[in-house]
Amino acid sequence: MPKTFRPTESELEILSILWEKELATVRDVHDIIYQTKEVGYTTTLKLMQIMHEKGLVSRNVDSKTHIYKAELEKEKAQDHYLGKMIKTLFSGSSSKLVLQALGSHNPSQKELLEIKQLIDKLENK
Amino acid sequence: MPKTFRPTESELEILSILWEKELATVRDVHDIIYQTKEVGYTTTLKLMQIMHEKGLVSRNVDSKTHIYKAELEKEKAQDHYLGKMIKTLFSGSSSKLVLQALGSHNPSQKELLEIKQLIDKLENK
DNA sequence: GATTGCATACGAATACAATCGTAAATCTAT
DNA sequence: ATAGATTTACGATTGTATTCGTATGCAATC
Repeated sequence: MPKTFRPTESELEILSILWEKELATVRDVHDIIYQTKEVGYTTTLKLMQIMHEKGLVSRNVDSKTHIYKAELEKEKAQDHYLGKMIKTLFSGSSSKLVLQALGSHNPSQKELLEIKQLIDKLENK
Repeated sequence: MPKTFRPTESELEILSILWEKELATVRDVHDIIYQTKEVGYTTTLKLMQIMHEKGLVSRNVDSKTHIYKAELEKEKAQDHYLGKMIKTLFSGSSSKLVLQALGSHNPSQKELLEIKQLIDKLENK
């Protein structure tokens, strides 16, 4: 894991694409970002170069077109931001966050079942 | 609600204090922030003035010492960031977020019960 | 082997957030 | 009413993220 934990907003966007695709070129990433945001190719390139310096991503340089890969684990980032959110937005209570998330982002029956099962497991220990 | 939805990191910190205290002076807010962060009084002041310009807070100016109040609803901010997080960190699935939150930020038995009750309610409709 | 297209590298400009110093206004206590 | 403390206002600096232009390299195609 990189020492510098601090993906910026744009870096997070790139990371989320890399988490999804596992491996990707700058072009791949840029094309996706470009769908929602008019930004130059070299901007995305530069960002990914900086992320490489920071250790947030690694890259394979064998061919001319570099292939990138996320180095920060998704779970690490999830925990980090979850914790932060719980602290500043939900008065330190994780269940408040859960209640709000369940209330306003309606999950399917199947998902609700999964959650119930986890709760049962947590209760019995 | 303010049009400019975009509290920065520091602004969120201030908002969270205002949500908690309902009403507060710059000094009140600063004293709390100062406990964890060595920052000058005028820095906090300036931030709150900017937030006022943006409409994130309102203030009563009757006495020399102004009294501030959050204008952005806590629930609005919660939903906003929750949605953002679900999108970029949890592949769009709110239940994944819930599972992760429950798993790594251990809630009490009482909280678990509350969550179960909400789930029951959601299932029966 | 010249031209074209697409890639990287990198400096520089721009934009925005955060920090602080200083001055002026107001209040408090002597 | 004066001194001292506390507050606001505000400009200026610093720091950091974002954006882009331009140079350069490489490979395929004509």
